[in-house]
Amino acid sequence: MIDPNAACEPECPVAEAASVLDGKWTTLIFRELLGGTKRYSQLQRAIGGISPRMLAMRLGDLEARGMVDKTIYPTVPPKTEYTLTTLGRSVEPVIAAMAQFGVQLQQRAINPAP
Amino acid sequence: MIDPNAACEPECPVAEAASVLDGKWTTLIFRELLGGTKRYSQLQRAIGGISPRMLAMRLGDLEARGMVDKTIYPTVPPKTEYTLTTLGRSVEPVIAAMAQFGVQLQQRAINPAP
DNA sequence: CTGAATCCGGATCGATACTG
DNA sequence: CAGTATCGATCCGGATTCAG
Repeated sequence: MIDPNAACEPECPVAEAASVLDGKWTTLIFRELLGGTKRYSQLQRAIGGISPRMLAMRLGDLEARGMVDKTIYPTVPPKTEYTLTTLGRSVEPVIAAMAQFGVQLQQRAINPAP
Repeated sequence: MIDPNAACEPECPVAEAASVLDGKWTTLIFRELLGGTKRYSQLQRAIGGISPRMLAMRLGDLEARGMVDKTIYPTVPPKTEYTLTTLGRSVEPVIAAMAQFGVQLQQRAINPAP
């Protein structure tokens, strides 16, 4: 995890952002949630290979940071929905930029440097 | 607005990008290098609290991934310069988006949710 | 279905000391 | 100046199990 107070005056927004995006699965969770409200099991299926533990942990983090709203329906069987808050949706440019950058990486991988 | 799902076939570029940006100090190193060529000690000073070990490790990674060019001047005292490659400079939109997002985080921290 | 609890291995990180 | 070597701490994350 990045210390947001690392030598950047007054406090580096890049480090701040990185601390929110940090964690192995966080960006992928954002990627899914940017597509709209999702249920727990939907997220688990959409993100290949994440364990229930990590999914719950990341979602808990994001909720605590005010990035995600959690709605519980006390039905049987239980149902929980996760939605990005306004603040959470403001990561969209970041994910979009990452997607574009990722595409460049893949193109370069196919057609190596001159 | 992006369509995250459409962007994720066959291999997710977002995950690809995340793997490059991964690591505690990576984004901060990019942040510095986007400002132009830097020497080892300049980076160490600009990024508060990074140990020589971690700095060397991350720079090695980035060089191996083709994001950074390393130039050694066999002078006395020794001098080494690190510069982003063309591919490396293509992360700029990502860092820029992160900076903007970080600013929103800070504003929200000062002026809490409605 | 939606998680919380437990255990555990390996990756990651920091501090320090040392070299060319 | 620009790193490498070594050690130890921690923390992340995976597998599994179980509960509401």
